[in-house]
Amino acid sequence: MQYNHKEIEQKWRKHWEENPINVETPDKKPYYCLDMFPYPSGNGLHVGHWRGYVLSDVWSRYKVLQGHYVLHPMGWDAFGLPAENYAIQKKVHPATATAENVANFKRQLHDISAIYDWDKEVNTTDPEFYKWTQWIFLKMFENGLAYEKEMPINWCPSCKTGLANEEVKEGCCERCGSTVTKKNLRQWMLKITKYAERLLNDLEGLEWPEKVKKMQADWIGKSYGAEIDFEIEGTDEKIKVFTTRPDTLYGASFMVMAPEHKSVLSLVTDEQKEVVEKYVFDASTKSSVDRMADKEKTGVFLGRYAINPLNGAKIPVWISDYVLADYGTGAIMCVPAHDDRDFAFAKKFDLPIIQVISKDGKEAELTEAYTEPGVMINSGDFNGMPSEEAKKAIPEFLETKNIGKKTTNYKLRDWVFSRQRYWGEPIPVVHCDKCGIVGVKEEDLPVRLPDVESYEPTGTGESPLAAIEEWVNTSCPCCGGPAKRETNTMPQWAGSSWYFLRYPNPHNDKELISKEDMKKWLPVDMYVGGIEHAVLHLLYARFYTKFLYDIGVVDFEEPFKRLFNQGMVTKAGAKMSKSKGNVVSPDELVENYGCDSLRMYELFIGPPELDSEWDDRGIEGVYRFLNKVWKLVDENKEVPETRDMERIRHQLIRDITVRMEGFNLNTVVSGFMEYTNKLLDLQKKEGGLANETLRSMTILLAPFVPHIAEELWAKLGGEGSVFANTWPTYDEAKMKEDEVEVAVQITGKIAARMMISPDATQEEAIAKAKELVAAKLEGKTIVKEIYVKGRIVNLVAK
RNA sequence: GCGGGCGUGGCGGAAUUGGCAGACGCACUAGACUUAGGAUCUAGCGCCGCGAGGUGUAAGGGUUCGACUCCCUUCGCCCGCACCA
Repeated sequence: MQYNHKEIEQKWRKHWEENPINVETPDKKPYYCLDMFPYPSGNGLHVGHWRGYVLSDVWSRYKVLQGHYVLHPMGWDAFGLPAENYAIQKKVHPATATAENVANFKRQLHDISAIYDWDKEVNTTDPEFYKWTQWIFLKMFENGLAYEKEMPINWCPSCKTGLANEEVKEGCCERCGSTVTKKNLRQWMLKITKYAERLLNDLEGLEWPEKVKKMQADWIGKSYGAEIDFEIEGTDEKIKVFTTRPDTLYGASFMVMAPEHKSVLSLVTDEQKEVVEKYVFDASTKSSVDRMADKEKTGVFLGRYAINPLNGAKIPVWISDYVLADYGTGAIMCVPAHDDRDFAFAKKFDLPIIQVISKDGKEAELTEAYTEPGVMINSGDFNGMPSEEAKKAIPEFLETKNIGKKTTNYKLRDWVFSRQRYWGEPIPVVHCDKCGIVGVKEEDLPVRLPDVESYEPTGTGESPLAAIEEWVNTSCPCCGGPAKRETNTMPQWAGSSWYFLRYPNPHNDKELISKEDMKKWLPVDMYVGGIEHAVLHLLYARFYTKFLYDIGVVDFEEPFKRLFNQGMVTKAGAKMSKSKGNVVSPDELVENYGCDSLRMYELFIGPPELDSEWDDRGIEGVYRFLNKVWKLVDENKEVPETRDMERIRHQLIRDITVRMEGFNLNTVVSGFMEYTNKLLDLQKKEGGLANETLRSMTILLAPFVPHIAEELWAKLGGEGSVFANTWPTYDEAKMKEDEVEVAVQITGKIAARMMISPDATQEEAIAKAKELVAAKLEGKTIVKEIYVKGRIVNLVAK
């Protein structure tokens, strides 16, 4: 009889609805397996989305079989630009469009047959959810972590909103790809930099892909160095510079300040005033892309000289846009002999190059900057010292003179947190003329997003909310006088920075999460999602968690113990997208081959962490395999378990378990295929298979292909659900072969093969091998004999 | 430019971590069953060669009894960062 996937899948889906397989009992340990929740776009799911969801569901079901009570929830990251843009275009409320998309996504997710607990669904646009998103903001505000600032920020002219640094990729908007410009705006910022050190240090203990940890570490970008004060000749001012190379201080032959440095206009001399002001103005209008694109260094002399605090040397002060205003002190000492950029600048403007570090202690003509460590030269008392030592010695000396100190710097910047768009959480503060910025009272949360006539972004840096007077005008929570609401909204990352804390008790209206649920479920045991959030969502979520730890809401500092990044599914070498027209829909595949086949094929397609090319024809092979398994059980005549069956059973359990633990899910599937072929042969040979053998395999298959596994389990006379079992265990002793094939090599070349006992001694194996290849050894002397147990004999002969 | 990863048949990919390269699957070829086959079954399938055999994991070198695996050089592809002093 053929395997009827439609009938079986329908039957068991219905059965599970009435008899859930993941139920709580006092003896079960909780396990939290989480998917990165999707943005419910109007395009629906494709086979690429399936991959991650199948992966996490297989893992969840595996944990159920290992005796866990599993939390495997799903929800919606539903604020964001696409819904808003759609709303503008179609003149429907974003909430309406979002609700439709959610319904559609939910229907499509249903086809995966994952063990989602829909009672725990969350939606970031639900006021009962974003009440807590706002609550966290208020707490940050109270703790001085949320602050307002007017500054030039990244501005996407197409999305018409400000962006965080993390949202700018290669000078372009992460979402739409437009070139990002700068705009001076009043912004809400989150002081993520306060957590830089902890965010960096705590990476160490995480079971995350090294790549992601490294990306975060690089993003945080800690560097060690020194701050050094330079007096400016003829003024009372001192300019502080930051350097990671204090060992090169004697080689500083000029100084460069960022055009935006606050002292530029006060220091500039009258003669240079005009040209400097022009340069500063030009720099302010340059986009970050233009700034990067300019390979050639530019700059102008300020007319002033700084004094090298170590040797009193007079060095010219310049300004140039290759120095960044918001890193370090916004000014640098330049050592062209030992820095590529300074070298290029010195060459361009014909500034002196003084070598102070040398490989061999001798001075030489430099054609490029020497950036390696070496021996100090031209450096007064420090001459002859290894430069790595001087890196410590010079700052220590400066500290004793009170003209400098050791310090560290981070590339991480504070998080630009406000967006000038409609479809996001309102920032819960009001502006009062008397009291200043005042947080909304906790009991008045949530601050609901009002209905507006027009969702169009204004483009002026004001949110569309600013136009709704009756919403904007309110009273001050502090003095009761007239006040205006903040009209900026939060970025899309706000909700996703903490949503995983809400799943255990989404309807709790007393607190963000109860202590009991928090202790029971969190932190997340396994988090599955794409790598695109390596420095966005994953960094923000870690920051939020640390903050919530500091204010006592949670008792752990890291939200996700283990992270798995699934690879993309590509078609024609490209990521699936509607615009490229290479989207493969799961609907037809489910119809023709069934959910089980598609689930298994999603895993079989390649190593889960790598990108894989989709080939529609491949699913056929998995479908054939399931038919084989079906026949194996359906047509079986039960016989007592033989030694061969027992051995295969234990080998199968071992191989599947080991590969499972290693997350090598593609080889789990090929393993099933391999053993099924072996069992079919054995079945033919023995006239049938033992129930025990088939039952074990059925349990192992269950996380992957749950429907057919249930049906087979029933066929095999199993009681209840296949998921009521525990994951089978294996016994090394029982999988031992009586004989193994060993290759016999003569000096590394295969000469023969022999069957021997796996317990044979080296002497026995070599003796037998020699006998076997005696003819080929004639006239040669054996100089070395190697036996690798159960694998190979190598006779090295001359 | 800096940092990280990768390179194995026509294709997706295996290889117990230094021990028989190409498991498993797709595609393909031949055959069987069939009115029929886009079903199923059997066999074959890296390359050269009728064959014995030779050769082969991007290219070249090295270590080793033995290298897809370790080391060095080169080439190619992918990802991240973007003047962070």
